[in-house]
Amino acid sequence: MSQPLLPLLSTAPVERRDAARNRVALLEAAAELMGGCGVEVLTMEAVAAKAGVGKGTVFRRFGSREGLMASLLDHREAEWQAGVISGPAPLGPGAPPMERLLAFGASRLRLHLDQAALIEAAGRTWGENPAVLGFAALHVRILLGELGVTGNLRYLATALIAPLSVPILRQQIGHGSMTEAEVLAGWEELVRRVAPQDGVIT
Amino acid sequence: MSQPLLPLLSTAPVERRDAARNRVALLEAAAELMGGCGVEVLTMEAVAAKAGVGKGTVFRRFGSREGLMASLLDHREAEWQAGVISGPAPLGPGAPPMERLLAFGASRLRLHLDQAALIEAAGRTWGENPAVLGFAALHVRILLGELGVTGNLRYLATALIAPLSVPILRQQIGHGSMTEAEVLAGWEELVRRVAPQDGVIT
DNA sequence: AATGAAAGCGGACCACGGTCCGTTTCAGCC
DNA sequence: GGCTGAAACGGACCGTGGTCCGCTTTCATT
Repeated sequence: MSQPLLPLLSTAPVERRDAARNRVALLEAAAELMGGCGVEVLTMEAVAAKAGVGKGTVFRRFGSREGLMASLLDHREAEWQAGVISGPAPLGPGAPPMERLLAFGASRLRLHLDQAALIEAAGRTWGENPAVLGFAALHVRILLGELGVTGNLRYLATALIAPLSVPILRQQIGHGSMTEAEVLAGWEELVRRVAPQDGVIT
Repeated sequence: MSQPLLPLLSTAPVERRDAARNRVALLEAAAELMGGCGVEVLTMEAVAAKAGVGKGTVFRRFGSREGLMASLLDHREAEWQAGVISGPAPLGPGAPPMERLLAFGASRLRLHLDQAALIEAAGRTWGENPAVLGFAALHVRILLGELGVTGNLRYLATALIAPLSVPILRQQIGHGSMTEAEVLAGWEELVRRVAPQDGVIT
């Protein structure tokens, strides 16, 4: 009974106890190590030592340093996705599409700024994960559809998400000397042009 | 008297001969090493050896591996910027703003795809260089102005450039299975929504 | 030409990401 | 419980990015 009733599609060949124990130990060690400091303290050896395992184990679990960073991001991302799928409006369902879209942008902006260092450290492992960018793109695409926007929604969705990426945000807030509020206002302006509510442009 | 008559603003304290010789030798060595192969062959030690200098010299010149990559990109970027400033239309001056803007997108897209590996290897050193993103943003901003677009042009400009960034392009072309032409068409659609031309051009 | 000082050079050295393989631990089965 | 194969472990090992400091080169001045 410890297994799900429908393991037919289960691609995971059951994780061994020690492996599971070590995974959570490693994640906890990493989180604790990073408390207060930057990501640069997250040395693979340091994490391994803190968790009381060998260095090879860390690589076995997470594949690479980037993989470890991505795993650290997974928790928050999962929470965020849950908020989108079934959380309170306006981020979650129940609000009009445009409100949800704007809430999406604000929420995603916040998330990216909060986790900027980790996201950069995770590199492609995070950025190219379809479960991350793909989810956001799909969500925006659906909202655009609900708004009655016509055209290449797939492209427009990624185009709306692109300016929320960490490098762009740092460029705007760091070098461009914009405030977070100004960036958000700019994004909302962009959204209103892409998805005009008063009559639709072909 | 060997100094310029008005060195007041000169921030470059004159480069020594050997330094200049080594710089070009290193850049040539790097370019030659990369011929045909990927960026991963560009080891700092390999480049140094090929150029016949010590490893320390490479770091002195370029600061880091990312810095070396950025320097390798500089040539192409300078050519491209020259093309925008004074090259033939429609990328250069002379064409209507919308044509120039679309030419900008197509050209930038090409450039980014061509140099994708190098750009990624250069990391922040390239991506956060104001002379790169800043130039493109300023150009787009000016074109938007000429098109009569109102609003926060500074933000809209960066928002139009964001979806042309390498990570987004690879997401679309790699995972999203779009073609380069489809991406370009999508971008043009985005542009037309941000800069609607009331009853003009197709 | 001699000289002095500053800029440049080079390669030994260090830290960290990543690999490898002999050893240990787990879990399913008798 | 004892066996067995497979999965996981651990830490020695390697390559590469990056630093450091004593030595060399350049160049302006005399």
